Amino acid sequence: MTDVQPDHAARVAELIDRLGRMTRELQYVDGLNPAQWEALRYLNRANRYSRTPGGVAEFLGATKGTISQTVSALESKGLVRRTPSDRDKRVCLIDLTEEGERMIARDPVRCIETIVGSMDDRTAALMVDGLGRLMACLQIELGSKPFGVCAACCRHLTPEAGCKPSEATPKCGMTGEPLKGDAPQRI
Amino acid sequence: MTDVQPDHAARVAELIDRLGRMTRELQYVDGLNPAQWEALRYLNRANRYSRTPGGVAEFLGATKGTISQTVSALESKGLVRRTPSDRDKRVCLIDLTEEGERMIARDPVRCIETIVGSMDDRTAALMVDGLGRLMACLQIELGSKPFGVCAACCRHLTPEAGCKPSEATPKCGMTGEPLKGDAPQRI
DNA sequence: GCAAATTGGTTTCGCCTCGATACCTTATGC
DNA sequence: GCATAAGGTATCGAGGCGAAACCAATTTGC
Repeated sequence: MTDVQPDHAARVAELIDRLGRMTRELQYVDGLNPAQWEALRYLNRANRYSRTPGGVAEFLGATKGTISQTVSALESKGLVRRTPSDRDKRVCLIDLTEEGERMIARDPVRCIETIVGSMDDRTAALMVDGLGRLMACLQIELGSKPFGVCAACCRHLTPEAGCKPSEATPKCGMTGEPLKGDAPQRI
Repeated sequence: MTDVQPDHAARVAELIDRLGRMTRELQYVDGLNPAQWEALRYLNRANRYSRTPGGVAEFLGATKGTISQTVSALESKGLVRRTPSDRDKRVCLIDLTEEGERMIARDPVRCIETIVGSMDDRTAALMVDGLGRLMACLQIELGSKPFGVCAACCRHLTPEAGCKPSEATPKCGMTGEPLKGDAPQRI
């Protein structure tokens, strides 16, 4: 145990765990499941060149086959529309329909936003900071499972958090923000 | 939109969402799935009177049938042992085996603990606070789906966060800490 | 005391999600 | 032009999970 703050650390871990479960639970609503909500959210925010099945698959860390099903489900619900690209006839662009826009406006995780919005500014800011660092480290941790560890990522984070350098990996920014502009933890 | 801090709120919501997914991903390890890890964690920490299938089901918000399967899976892996209670022959006590103890020592969400442990104290404390309030509100939100809203819970939280009072519900502390002593949001 | 109702657990069934694989179509390299 | 790669889709199978039926034991009401 190298915990500096065992109480806080343990409680944060537990809270993250349970928040994840509750957030997941929260998304079984309006006939969609969490994966479908996540895809819809991504499609709503990604730019035109990333709104493809492959883009969704990369962002969500799922296989193309799985995403194809998810997109089909969204399409059959009328929330999304596939249009073949004219630049590359293999790819298809995915757009939200008007109904999809209406649906995303009722995104259940938006209630997290409102709750956080009711907190004071400093707490929210520190939470963004803490959670962001946590996620960056977790990203490294997850990325290190299948292949090596990205040493470059570790530098501007907390190198002591079980992050042992090894050869470079091409996937370190895999789950990073897609074209958001503000992705400081991108390499 | 009643957001006071739209930027922070939106980022926290996104971070929670993605952290949940990553935490989930993190738990597909050592031949267990997230539900099994969660049950194992609960069984490791619950007191003797809560270490029953029903206790797990209540805590995890799953049905008894599902939990029975999960416990069977854990038992078949040798991580857990069912012993019939002598006080009430209907219930069975669930204990971790030595192998289960070894397994829980390698809990993948422990890496969250170490990451948080490497942060400074104040950030960690504020995260505990913010996440705790977030979860309490979410609990209410989730609880309000199937049955009414517990007005009592709302009082010492943020009542403006979409929490409309109604008749009392007996499940408000349903997902609360099981016999931990420090459960301020318990009613 | 004893039936009726309740409670704790298990089993069975079916739906759904998801990854793996095979396959088709289109781009690209040489 | 043909081989190879890349984007998507269809199909299959495993596994998780809830619903419902079921069993055993306990409690309640009379």
